[in-house]
Amino acid sequence: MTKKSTIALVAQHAGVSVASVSRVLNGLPASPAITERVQASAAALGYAPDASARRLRVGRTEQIAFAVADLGNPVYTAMTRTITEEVQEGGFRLLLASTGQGADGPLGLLTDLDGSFVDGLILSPLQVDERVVERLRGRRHPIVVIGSVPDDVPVDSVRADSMTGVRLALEHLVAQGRRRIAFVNGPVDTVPGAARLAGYVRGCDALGLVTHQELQVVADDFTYEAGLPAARRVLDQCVPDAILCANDLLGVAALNVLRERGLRVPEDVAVVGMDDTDLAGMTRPALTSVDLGSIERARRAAQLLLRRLGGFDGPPERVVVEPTLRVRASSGGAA
Amino acid sequence: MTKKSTIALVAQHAGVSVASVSRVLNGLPASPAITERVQASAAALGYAPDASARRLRVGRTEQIAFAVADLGNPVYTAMTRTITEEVQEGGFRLLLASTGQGADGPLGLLTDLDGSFVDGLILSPLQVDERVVERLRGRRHPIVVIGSVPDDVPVDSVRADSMTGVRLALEHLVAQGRRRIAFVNGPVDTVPGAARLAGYVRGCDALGLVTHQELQVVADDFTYEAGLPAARRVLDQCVPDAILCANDLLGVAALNVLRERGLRVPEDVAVVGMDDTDLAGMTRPALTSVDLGSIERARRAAQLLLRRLGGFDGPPERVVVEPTLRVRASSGGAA
DNA sequence: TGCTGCCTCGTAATCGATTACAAGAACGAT
DNA sequence: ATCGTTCTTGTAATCGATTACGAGGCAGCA
Repeated sequence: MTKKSTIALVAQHAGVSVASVSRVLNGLPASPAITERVQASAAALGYAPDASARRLRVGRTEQIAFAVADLGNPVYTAMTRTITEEVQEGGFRLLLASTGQGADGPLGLLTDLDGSFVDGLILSPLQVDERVVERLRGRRHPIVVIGSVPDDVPVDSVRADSMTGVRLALEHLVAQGRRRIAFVNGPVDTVPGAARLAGYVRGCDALGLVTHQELQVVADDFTYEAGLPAARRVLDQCVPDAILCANDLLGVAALNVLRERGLRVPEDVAVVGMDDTDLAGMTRPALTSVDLGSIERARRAAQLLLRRLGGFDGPPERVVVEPTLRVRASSGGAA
Repeated sequence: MTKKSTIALVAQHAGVSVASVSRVLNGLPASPAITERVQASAAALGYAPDASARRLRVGRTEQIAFAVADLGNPVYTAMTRTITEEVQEGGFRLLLASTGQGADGPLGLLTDLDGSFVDGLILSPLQVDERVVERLRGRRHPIVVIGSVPDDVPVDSVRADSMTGVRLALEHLVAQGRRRIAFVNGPVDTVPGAARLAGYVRGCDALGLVTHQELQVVADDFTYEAGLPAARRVLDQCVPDAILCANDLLGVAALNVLRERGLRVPEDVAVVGMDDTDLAGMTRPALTSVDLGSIERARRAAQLLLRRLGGFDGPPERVVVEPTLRVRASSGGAA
């Protein structure tokens, strides 16, 4: 391993002062003679400025963190990809922080954040409790939350309109003649779980649909594995003509359980997922899914953060991204 | 936003010297009286040590980077998840660097790396050219490569045994009575593409199978979208009784194209994927897949890096992870 | 020639934490 | 009481880069 070279070594090698080296390397005015000597020496020594020293002086790490609960969910993968591109364009590196389930993950992260290892944070928490909110208030760096935050917490946020999203799905299913629409949700003590449940209940009310308890089931997680027993449970309890699932992983699980029970999709039971991930296009029948604008949310979140880091100091933004329905074969509505 | 508090402020608040504050906070010996005062002051001021300053002094960032070509591929997602867990356990944060396709991605990253924004790097390159190798030689930090590197490059590496993996798949298919086995590969100018092609050719030779050009097709990418036209092309060219795919995304594409052509899986054509990602269990029929030990490779890579960071200074390790075949319905071999 | 003004370049302060070193306190042994 | 040992605590150097400030050189102008 080659050993590290510092600005002092370059200065010595070039026979100039450290200040001149720094100036040349940062494009500040310097005479052609010095410029050339410094550049030659820097190249010869393979010099690369020390990120920590630089940051200590100028106050910027040029790093942004993205905190996500479960990378296994393709919707977060897609978001991560978008955010990576967006922040790299802005000249920042992306740090991926895995918070895991529960509210303790973000909490530890927010504490660490005070150590200034990043300039800003994009937080997509599954759960938010009082302690998290408190830390968001006392933050020292710009934070953008993907999801809902109480109105009085002064951070930018970008959220999906799950309520409308669920409504779109229900209306579509009703238009296909479905009336007994079951709902496979994820944990309701999470932000998305709660929002989607509320959307289902209100949407059914508005459309005059029944919402018996037997039509509703809660999976232990927003995962495929948790979706299988959940889908089986709902079919044991009732005979729906459609199943709405709180995300695509649960949707795929429902598709497979229906097949295992000998029920045809969409003839006997229609299925609709949410998030419109890549997965939706891969299943057969392809899964109709509500696009909650995850890519768009990721992009907007990144942009909001970059704007704050650029010095913008206005009041907190509250962005709501509108959902759209992506109809595929699993709901029988496709051409 | 609360403003930053430094060790000096804490010292002033507690009425002690900065050295004492540092000592208390780092658990070095100090009298109970001082310990208590410092802890109280630190808590009162919400003090958190500055990561850059600390790193500048002690020489550690406590960050590790994982460089990956395409996060959209579930195999990398799974690896990322494993590595995240592993390095967090070791007290490091994970930085995700997206290199994109081609050899230029890793190149820029390896240059940046000299800036010491991380203590070490796990690199999973799709392509490796001479320039990359050269940089690996002149590196200033421990690097672990997931994939193959020339023998004389002094870095730890963990690679899959694609050759054997492909062989396992071929043997399994032959045991199922298949003889005309087509191969849908990804780009052959990538490390995995080349390895899998070599495995296919040698495996077919050894098993006495035909390897006409019409049986082989190369997708533009290791993606689902690229897999669809590739699978169509191979079916236009020949009538195989099995299709081996270089990864699960291509495998799922093949499954869907076969269905679109009215061919039954596995009765008419068997399909086998590689990587054994979560996806394989979600399709119907479920996709038989060669587990190239991605999780294991990720874990080993993280452990090797952590060991180097712990001061280990032995000769470069070369770990090869053995593949296993995960038989599911798509190859007709399941119970 | 002498003065002003600009331009270039070097010296040294600075960011915040860690830590080597030394000074002082406390205590025990003689 | 005196000396030495140990323990605690503070002062100051240090990591590497950026940058304020000042010194010196050079050109332009009277």
